[in-house]
Amino acid sequence: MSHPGTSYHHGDLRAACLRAARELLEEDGGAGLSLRAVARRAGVSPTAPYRHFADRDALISAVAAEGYRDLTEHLAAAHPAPPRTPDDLADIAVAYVRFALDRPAMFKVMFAEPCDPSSEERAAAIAAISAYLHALVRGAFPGRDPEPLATAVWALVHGLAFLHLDGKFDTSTPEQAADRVRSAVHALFPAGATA
Amino acid sequence: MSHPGTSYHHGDLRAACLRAARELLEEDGGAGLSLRAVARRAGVSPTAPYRHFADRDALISAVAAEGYRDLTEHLAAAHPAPPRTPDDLADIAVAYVRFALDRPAMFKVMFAEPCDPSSEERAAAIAAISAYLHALVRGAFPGRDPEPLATAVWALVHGLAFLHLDGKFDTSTPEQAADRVRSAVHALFPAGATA
DNA sequence: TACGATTGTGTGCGCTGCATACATCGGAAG
DNA sequence: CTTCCGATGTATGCAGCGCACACAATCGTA
Repeated sequence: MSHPGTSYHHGDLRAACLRAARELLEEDGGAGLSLRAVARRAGVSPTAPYRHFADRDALISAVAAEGYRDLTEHLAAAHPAPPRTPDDLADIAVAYVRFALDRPAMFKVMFAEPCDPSSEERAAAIAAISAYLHALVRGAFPGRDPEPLATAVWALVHGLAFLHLDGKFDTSTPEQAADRVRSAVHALFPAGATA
Repeated sequence: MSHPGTSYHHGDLRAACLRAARELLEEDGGAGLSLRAVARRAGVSPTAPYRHFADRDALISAVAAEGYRDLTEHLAAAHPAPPRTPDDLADIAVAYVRFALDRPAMFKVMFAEPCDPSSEERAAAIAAISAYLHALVRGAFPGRDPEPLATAVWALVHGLAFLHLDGKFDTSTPEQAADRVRSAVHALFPAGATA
């Protein structure tokens, strides 16, 4: 009763918590994503989220899983056609680093926060990224063993993202970061390396 | 003045705090390195460390700086002579990943914890790593521009370390991780790539 | 010997994650 | 249509955290 939005039960508190968490990450960009802040944001008591998330790690893992899916989409959008040349690969690498620099709080939640290792949602989202990368290297390097190459490519772009995020490199302008990423990729993948 | 070890003033509380912090990192391996726990460990009141560290970030940064120096030594020890072949490079990469897996708490403090960006000690220790890597690629790839190569090599090993640490790869045995690292390095640096 | 800077202590505030007990509601069984 | 129970949100409380502040002890120096 009373007003529709004021009922005792929220309706979909789980989704509301995830949305609140995303908003908090975008806003203060801070690493301090607290369960209580999420509850406040969702307009609910401090312990209500525990009905939907076992503990803080579970919430973080669910948020991170959304981030992994976002990242996969972002990479796919950066280069729709299957990449074939080092330039194509560099585009993907730049997109990976851009994601980290544009959404640093989310990226840290995804890769630098304690998380629930038993979260199926999280594992599935990571597997999707891995599959995307394997397909990528399979297309770009048809004749070669995709396993070590996929590992190397992921590590390369991931390391570039983290080192930029940590302030190890100058990131005052996006172009500077993009150029450095392209140079690094081209240093490892000369023009003749692909199919 | 009572017993020598029981005086009011500690003598070298700053060093004692750093030592306590290292011990805590080695023991519970936890990411939860708290200023209060450090103070307890050092046998001192909870707020005493504030006389030597402006805030928690400053303490973390000082601990991280020690970690950077440790890492540099560890890499240098892994391959004393200047590396020349992809195998040599792979040795360094394996050492980098081993450091992360052997001392995960320290590694996370170094690269996944908010820190004081104005810490000179921290900046100097990072510059030392960077210099080591530059010297490394200069020796291994004499004819080529060292800048993008150094960036790429650091990103590669750093990404490998982080992805292993995050459980993205199987690390049940050290050999497995080492083999994967070697494979990845060799995939990017075929035998003829060096001088 | 007196004194001021340095260094450690004690207390307190608001925040956090989380365990526990309680209140409210919605839907299925009778 | 009523009843009741499981699902969902609330209230309260605890220990730990970073940190600000006022106070005490000590050391070096004049």
